Amino acid sequence: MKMSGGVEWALHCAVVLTAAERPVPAARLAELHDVSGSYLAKQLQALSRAGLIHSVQGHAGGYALTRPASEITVLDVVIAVDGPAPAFVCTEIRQRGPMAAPPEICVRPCAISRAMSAADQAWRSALGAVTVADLARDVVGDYGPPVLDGIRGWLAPAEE
Amino acid sequence: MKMSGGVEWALHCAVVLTAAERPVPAARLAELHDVSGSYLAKQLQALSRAGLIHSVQGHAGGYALTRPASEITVLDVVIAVDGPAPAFVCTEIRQRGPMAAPPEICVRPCAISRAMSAADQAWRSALGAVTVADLARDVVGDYGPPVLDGIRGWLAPAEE
DNA sequence: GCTACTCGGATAAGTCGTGTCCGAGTCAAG
DNA sequence: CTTGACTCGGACACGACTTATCCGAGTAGC
Repeated sequence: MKMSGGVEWALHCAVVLTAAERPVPAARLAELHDVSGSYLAKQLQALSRAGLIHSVQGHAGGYALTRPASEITVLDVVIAVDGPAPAFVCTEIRQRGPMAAPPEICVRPCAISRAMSAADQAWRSALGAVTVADLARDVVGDYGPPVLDGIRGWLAPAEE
Repeated sequence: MKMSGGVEWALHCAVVLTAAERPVPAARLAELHDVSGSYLAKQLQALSRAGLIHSVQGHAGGYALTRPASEITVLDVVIAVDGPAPAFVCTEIRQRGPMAAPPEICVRPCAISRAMSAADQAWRSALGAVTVADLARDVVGDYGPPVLDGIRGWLAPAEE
């Protein structure tokens, strides 16, 4: 029961991209967070495939959000990076062994699967209720507006 | 983001143990579900360590629930088998890189960590609201009372 | 006292996440 | 228009964890 560590990186990158109006290269994002650039690229590719960010190639290329941050939920990022499959997968072991239940009765998922699915839905609902814009607003509330401005300034120039 | 597959086995075993008044050996539970006995033993050991079931050694030994099924939640089983750690672990990357936040500001978890923790709490709350007794009752409702009686009868004798 | 049966922890194989690399494509400048 | 350099994208090793298995310690009954 462990989530991919890349989710954290992807979420931080999404919040940072909120403050940048120009495309930001993956290498710059990696330097900002002091993480492996090669691996962060993998997560950004996943976000790109999911349509959350779009890539611009060439000299002044990089990544940028495709839609307003208020329309990107945390759940979207988690699904893009970690995959859409639920944590619990029912193996249907009720249909195995000497006391196997006949298939015609198993039209509904078993009680265990139902309980797990309900919990999974609650989890997804909680993540779907928070947008990247909410995260950015909370960051400003925690550290003050200068933080995002500083990041915006750090991203803009071509400094080392 | 994948849960240990042993959780499913452990939950089924917990429901089965609801119907048995005498200790049931791990090998018999494995045969009933047609799964690897050696590996199922591992999950049962985890449940034993967590205090959910107690083991009886010797000739007529096996496993039995320590308390009423109505006092054992699904969350208890999940934690026992899959571990108590939450799915998301914050690496505190906000304190790294050129724009690192000073430690004195980071008294509270970051916004991302808070959102993840809230979702995790919702998930745990949903799992904690369902007990093993509820699962057993749902099973009876799905397949009828004869099912548990059949399992009880299958567990009792020393048949091959 | 002995036998047989049970759990418990320590021990290998497989699978997935982690981390890295180089090539194809593209935009900007000269 | 040519050149150049910078960008992403997918393919390639490494490592950690889950999965699966085994044998020894302990215990109840005969």
